[in-house]
Amino acid sequence: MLTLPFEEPVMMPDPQFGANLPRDCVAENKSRKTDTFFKQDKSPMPESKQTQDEDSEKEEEEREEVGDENGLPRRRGPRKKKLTKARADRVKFRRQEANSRERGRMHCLNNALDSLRKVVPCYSKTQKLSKIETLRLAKNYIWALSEILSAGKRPDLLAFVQSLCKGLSQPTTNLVAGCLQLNARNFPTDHNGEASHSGRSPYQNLYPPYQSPELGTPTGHGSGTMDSAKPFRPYNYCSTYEPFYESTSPECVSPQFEGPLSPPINFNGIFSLKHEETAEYGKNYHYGMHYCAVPARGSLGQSSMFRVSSDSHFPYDLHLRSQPYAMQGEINAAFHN
DNA sequence: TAGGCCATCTGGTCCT
DNA sequence: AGGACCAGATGGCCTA
Repeated sequence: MLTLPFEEPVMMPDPQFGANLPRDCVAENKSRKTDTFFKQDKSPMPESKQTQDEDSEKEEEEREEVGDENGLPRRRGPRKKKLTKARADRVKFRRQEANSRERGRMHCLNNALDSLRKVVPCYSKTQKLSKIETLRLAKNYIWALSEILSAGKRPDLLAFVQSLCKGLSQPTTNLVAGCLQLNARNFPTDHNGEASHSGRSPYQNLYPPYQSPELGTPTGHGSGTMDSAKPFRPYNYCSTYEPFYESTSPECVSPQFEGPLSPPINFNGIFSLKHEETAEYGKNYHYGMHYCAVPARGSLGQSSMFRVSSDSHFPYDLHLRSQPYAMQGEINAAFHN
């Protein structure tokens, strides 16, 4: 990643302002009451000089209130406060504080973005998605999951991956493909970049990098996809899809679970919107989609932390049963709007 | 070297 | 008045 952690003091041009701002800074920013200007340890000027300038400033303001020494009324209109030394220093100080707050605010934003990176289907500690691509992928992910919910059946993997990569740049598409361990070279596409299913199951194809309309049509199969793909955390595949993915890079390690960030989602036709508050949960859960063999529900129970209804053909977790499915339409509508 | 991405600074606007 | 939020400007770093 291009950026260093916020705690890195080297990145802070003026370490006296917010250099120690913690990453979990939302509450901190709220509670971090800035000291008054002249109570700062590192006040920009000696105290005696400060009081002197304060006094002169007050005198100046009083003069403006009452009038000048000749008894003339004070000028009308908005008072133009002279930029005395004290005022200039205060303006400068407040600007520095505003800068510090702005840094903290942006760091909070970046932290939230990092959290988002960890739950979208492409995560690597070594190479992060850019901000814009993270947001796009997250949007696609939500959209794709909503589609699955509304469809109420096991999704088409091809359509899912294509939905994920919708609008993403070619490099990011390649990264997602690398994350999925897809071999795009073997993926037949037609002239529109759509995968050809002729005579084959969609799951027997590998997925072409999606090309957004603005990005145009990809040039050739798998151009720079797997070859250039950086190691990413792989999804967890099970037997059904395993033949279609290449071996996993040893660097593709799922990140440590760092706390309840978002609803865990297991995209194998079985997923939960509810955290399993078990001790194993925090230890074992890895983010990402988990493509698994669908038929063997018993085996799913072994490899997956997610529960599955044994008496239901609805492929999703029981938690969803209480959810009003009508909401999905609203979600989708809102998404479209 | 150009372009992409990023962090930071800065001034403006809005709200409390 | 002061803080939050926003967008533009700027410069640094990295990669193709």
